[in-house]
Amino acid sequence: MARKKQAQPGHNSAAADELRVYIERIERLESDKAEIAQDIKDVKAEAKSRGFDVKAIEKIVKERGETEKQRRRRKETEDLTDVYRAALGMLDGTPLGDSARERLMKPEAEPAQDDAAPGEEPGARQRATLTSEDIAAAKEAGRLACREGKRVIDNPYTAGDPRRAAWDEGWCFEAGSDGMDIPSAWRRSEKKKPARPDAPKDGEPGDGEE
Amino acid sequence: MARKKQAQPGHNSAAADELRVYIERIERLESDKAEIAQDIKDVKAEAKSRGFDVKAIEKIVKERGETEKQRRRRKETEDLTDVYRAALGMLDGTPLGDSARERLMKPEAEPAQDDAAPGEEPGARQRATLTSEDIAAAKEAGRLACREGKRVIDNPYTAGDPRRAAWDEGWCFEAGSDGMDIPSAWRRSEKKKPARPDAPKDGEPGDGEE
Amino acid sequence: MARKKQAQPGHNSAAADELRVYIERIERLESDKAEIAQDIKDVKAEAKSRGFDVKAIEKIVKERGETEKQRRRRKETEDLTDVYRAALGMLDGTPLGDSARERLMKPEAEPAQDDAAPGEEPGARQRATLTSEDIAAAKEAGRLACREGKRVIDNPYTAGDPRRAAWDEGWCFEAGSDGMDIPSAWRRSEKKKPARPDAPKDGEPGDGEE
Amino acid sequence: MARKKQAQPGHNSAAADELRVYIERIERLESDKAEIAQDIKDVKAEAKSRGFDVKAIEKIVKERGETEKQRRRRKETEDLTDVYRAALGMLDGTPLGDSARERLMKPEAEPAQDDAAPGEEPGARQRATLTSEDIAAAKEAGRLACREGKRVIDNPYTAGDPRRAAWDEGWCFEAGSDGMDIPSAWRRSEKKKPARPDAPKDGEPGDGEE
DNA sequence: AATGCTCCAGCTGAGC
DNA sequence: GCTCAGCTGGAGCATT
Repeated sequence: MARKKQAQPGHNSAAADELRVYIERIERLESDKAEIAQDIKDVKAEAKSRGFDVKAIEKIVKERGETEKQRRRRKETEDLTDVYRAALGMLDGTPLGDSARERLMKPEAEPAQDDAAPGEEPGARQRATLTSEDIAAAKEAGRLACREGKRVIDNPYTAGDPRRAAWDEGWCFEAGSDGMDIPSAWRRSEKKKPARPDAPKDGEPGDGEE
Repeated sequence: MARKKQAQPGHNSAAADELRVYIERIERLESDKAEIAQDIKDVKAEAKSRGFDVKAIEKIVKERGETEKQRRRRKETEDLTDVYRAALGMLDGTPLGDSARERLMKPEAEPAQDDAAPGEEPGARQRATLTSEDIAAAKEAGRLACREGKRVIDNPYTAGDPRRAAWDEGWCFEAGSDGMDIPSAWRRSEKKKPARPDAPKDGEPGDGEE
Repeated sequence: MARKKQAQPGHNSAAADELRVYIERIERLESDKAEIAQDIKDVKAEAKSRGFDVKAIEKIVKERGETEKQRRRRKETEDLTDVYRAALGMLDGTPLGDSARERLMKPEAEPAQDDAAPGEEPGARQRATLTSEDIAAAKEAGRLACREGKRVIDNPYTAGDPRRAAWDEGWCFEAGSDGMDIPSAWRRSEKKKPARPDAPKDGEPGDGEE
Repeated sequence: MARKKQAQPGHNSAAADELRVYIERIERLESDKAEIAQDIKDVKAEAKSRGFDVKAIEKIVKERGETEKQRRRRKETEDLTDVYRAALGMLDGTPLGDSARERLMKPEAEPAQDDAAPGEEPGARQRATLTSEDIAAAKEAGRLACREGKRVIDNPYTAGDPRRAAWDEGWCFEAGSDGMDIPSAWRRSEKKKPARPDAPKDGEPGDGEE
């Protein structure tokens, strides 16, 4: 850190000194940053040694640091992923997330519903005796329910029941049907785009965090 | 592409030519790769213009390309994230995912349960009239249920009901209690825990593709 | 690959099928891309096993793929890095690159030069007997030469001579002198900025919020 | 920082609180880190506004932070890049760096040299009158010099002379010759590999799986 | 349209 | 030997 300035009498290398100062400031800051990064690593290691999942913690931290806008967008993408997954038949054992249900519920939530069970009461007690036929029946029931105007949250099976995912799958499959255009619940947002799929540029201008 | 080889008679720069060949092979391959990357971009743009969410599609593609091991780990992290979120009171409107429920159910699923409602029937019809007191009551009910040995899937509220998240939150909060150590359901895996001898290490030993 | 389309008679899930098609196209392309990436890795491994330095090859490939503009900018940054290095006294044994010399020569290349050696002929033969005093003398000579209007390419020492770097260092140090503004050869480009260094905020770089 | 602990009398959610503490510690540290990153950005912006090249400054900072080992490796890669560039005829106007010269000098520095000029004295005065024939002659002279055992630092042309690069190019081209194995100066290091780089599979690099 | 920023995957060096 | 954290390079995105 010894200043070399004035080392040569009768001469001042102003530009070189200025450069040196900038570089040293940056180095100092970088050093601080590296120190903090090390601290973060240490905390994570400690949490891990206590039995926590560091990856999950990182996810939580990231979520909590999100702005409201970012959060909404993330949720939307997650929901749509669920919907797409259902439509592709990838919901093996992992039913629709609840927020995807809510999302699917919004657009055209006008129909009526009365009963819920597709033939038997939705009790989850006979878990062990479910056959693949039961699963298929649940899927078909879901499609039927969708066609009848039922909402996705009317899934009669409780969380943990394998038929729950199947019903969801049938419902979503049916929802993306009919040869018409992409259903609005499959799109990213109900942004005033009635029928123009060309996407002029993007309706999401002010993204900036903070 | 004109070969300079033999340009200087009576002299062969073997090493230089070899180097050149390597470089040209790499350049050719890089060029192909860039072309394909462009194609991928085009397909994504087309999908976007059709109304699909590209981010969600990317997520699906990534999931489908996962090996079984990777998939299990991802699921586990997602579940634990849900659990942590619940424990921190971040479940505002987004109840536990179903697979997190399943996970929480496993370890000590021996207790009995009979009724489910904490005081009123769990019908979801009075959605609009729910007060913050109802929410708080649901949370307290969840904590009580946990203390009584109920399982998390015994949440009496259906998907879409705001009290569902509150009940989950109370349950998870209670589950991480008691001054004892980190609950096993909060940890990353039942590695070498006496009770579960299965899961040899992973069913997908040959992980590398090809 | 079995199409599920029409699996359910009287029903066509158009949106789901369209989604599936997009996803499969992307997967196919991603697969091709991964294959090519593997080929590239293989070629590099082969080159390495033949004795070539893969990092250097990658650099060459990258350079060859540059557009003219990118290339010019890269050169400029490299030259300026050399100049800054010299000004900071980091040129231990690695004299200025030739293109940095050319760059430094351009702006005000009007002065005259006659002799070259600062006191002894620049022969490089007595390499082993050079003392640190010789080095310091060379550095001082460089500064003197700069002050006299000599150009940096008038460095009298040949490549490989340790005094060459010292002379450069003295010259560059002197060039960034005199309390005046940053020398033009230190700036990124003579882009129409005749004399306005602006930056009215502070002339003392060390005063930041530290 | 307000602890929620004991908010529910008769109950302490130890695990949840511990998790919360870890997360808050991480968040605090991340916040500090972000602040410093912002400071760094500010300093760079200030330097830029003063006329310095930020890219070059970053390079300098990075170099100064390198360990000796990293520095040596970087230098080696840079030198080899120069050598490869020369061998491929990419040295248009940018002669070999001095450290590449030094490197090339080391391995077999036994030959003798007497004169230096390939036919005319190496004075750089007639810069403007140099023709492409002069350049070609310089390149040929370089190759000849290499064949005669001259070292690369014996390049008779001074920095700034276009023939300097041509001479280098000829020398390096010749150095990588003779149908024998890769020259040692082209390899990454004289690591105990006398002459067998293995790779018995092929001496012809272009035959790979293409 | 060009540039800078940010995020992410892919690769490399340690470590059990 | 395999895994895993760190890192560098590249791609996408937002901005001017």
